[in-house]
Amino acid sequence: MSAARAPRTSVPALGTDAVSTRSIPPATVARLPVYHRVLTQLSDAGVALVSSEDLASACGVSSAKLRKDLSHLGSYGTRGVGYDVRFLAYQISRELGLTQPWGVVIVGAGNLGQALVSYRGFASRGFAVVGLLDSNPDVIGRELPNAATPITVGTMADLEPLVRSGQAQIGVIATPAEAAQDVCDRLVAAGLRSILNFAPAVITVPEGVEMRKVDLAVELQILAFHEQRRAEEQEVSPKAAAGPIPGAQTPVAEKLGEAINA
Amino acid sequence: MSAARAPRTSVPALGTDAVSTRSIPPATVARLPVYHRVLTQLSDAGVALVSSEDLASACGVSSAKLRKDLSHLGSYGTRGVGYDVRFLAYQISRELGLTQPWGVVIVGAGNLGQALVSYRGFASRGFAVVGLLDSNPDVIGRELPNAATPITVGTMADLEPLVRSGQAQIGVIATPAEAAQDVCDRLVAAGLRSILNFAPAVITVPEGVEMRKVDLAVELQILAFHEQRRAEEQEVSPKAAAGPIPGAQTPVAEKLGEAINA
DNA sequence: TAGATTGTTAATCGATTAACAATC
DNA sequence: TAGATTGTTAATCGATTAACAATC
Repeated sequence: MSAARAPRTSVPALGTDAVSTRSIPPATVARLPVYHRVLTQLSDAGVALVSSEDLASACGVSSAKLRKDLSHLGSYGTRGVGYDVRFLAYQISRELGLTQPWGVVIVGAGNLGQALVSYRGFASRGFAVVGLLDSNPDVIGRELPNAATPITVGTMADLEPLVRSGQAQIGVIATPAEAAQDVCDRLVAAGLRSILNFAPAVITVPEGVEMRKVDLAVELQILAFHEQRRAEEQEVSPKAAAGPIPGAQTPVAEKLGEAINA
Repeated sequence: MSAARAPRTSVPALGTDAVSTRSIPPATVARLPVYHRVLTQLSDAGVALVSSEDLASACGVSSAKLRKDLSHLGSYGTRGVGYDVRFLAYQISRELGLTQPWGVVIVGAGNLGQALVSYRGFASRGFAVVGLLDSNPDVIGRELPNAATPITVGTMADLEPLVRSGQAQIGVIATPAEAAQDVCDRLVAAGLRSILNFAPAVITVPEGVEMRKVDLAVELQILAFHEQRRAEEQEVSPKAAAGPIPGAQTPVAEKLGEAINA
């Protein structure tokens, strides 16, 4: 194993070896969390060493892509041997900034906001929900039982203290689309620079603010597109009876919500 | 306007013009739902005509990208004039398969599954939750009040009938990671070919199945990465006092306070 | 030494961007 | 006709892939 050293091409590489200066491609950054999760699972399962081939297949990517991705972090494997599972997991967690805890403020205590608070994946990866805010008097002050840590719905006035005190670094927008831009502006004004937006709205942020977006409606519409394509291909050439629904079309079975309205 | 024609390089391009044969780049498909949503809003606001420049800025993309994207659908604009808002919205909805309703089965009636059922963005875009299934006896049979359409939690045995009867075309996995692969296998076995996975797990699907993934933990970790980078840069050169809290800060103005729930 | 596997290189592919000819 | 704006082209950029030299 051995820690990283880096002969690279000439250039002695001044100073910081541990902190890293290189910029990592966005596509690679987006995959690191998956590598990290799988490595953690392997470690928990008692696996000490893994090859790029095995790790890649467990992560659902090609080994070439995995090695290329890891090469951006440094040289943490051993040729002819593979990767030390725990060592590599640590290096990735260090790169991702998971070695320190991060505080998350969620704005919007509706169904989604409440579900997020009780999401166990937060705490297990070093994220803590330090605030759940809303502007609706009906929910402000309500206690949420399901949460990992009991939490009370606060008001937007609680936002700034949370940021100023250093408790919150990441903001999550879980409001209806209409309120999203306004909420985002407040998050930024309060000092947050990393935002995750669940609202189905186009939101603009100032330079320097990193915004990620999760849009359920968009995901479903992409699936609808593929589903329609499948149907079309079926029409054109029903040759390869990829029989999705051999018999298909039966009266109904109204047990659960029939609907399909709009 | 006029429908698409395509001189391309030689090849006369046989048959189907209206249904479309061309394959649309994935990156474009992923943006079409946003274009569609914004066009719908413009239409509702009474806007009848829009230029690629204006539409693009409302969608948060460059006009070049927008025009390139739209060019994959056909030639639906008018040079020197712009795009007819409703006509373009219709063409996109047709391309995405939004002109017909789609049935969604959600597996996992935990916090997330319940939040999804009550998500209003479903119905408003032609998606109907036709089933909410779980294997936990404690929740099976429970009625969910928040839903657009009242719905009762069913069992996994309800899956196949929903698919066979043609009520469900899209499956959503909202279970813990441990159950995800098994649930996915069942969705596929039941005949579904379009799946949205919220479970933080690497899942493999057979050829021909389209799977989209939404991973909250991954999104947060990507943000953590950027947050850490910011902190590092701050250390190295605190020159440009990127003062996290410039001017901003107004009391509040809870005008659109109300809702923010769901 | 022989076998295994990494880290890197070079080729390919797809997406983005800028510019402009076509055309309303 | 003059001005505006699309649809397309060509250049650039970034990501993926395959192959292999380095090396354990």
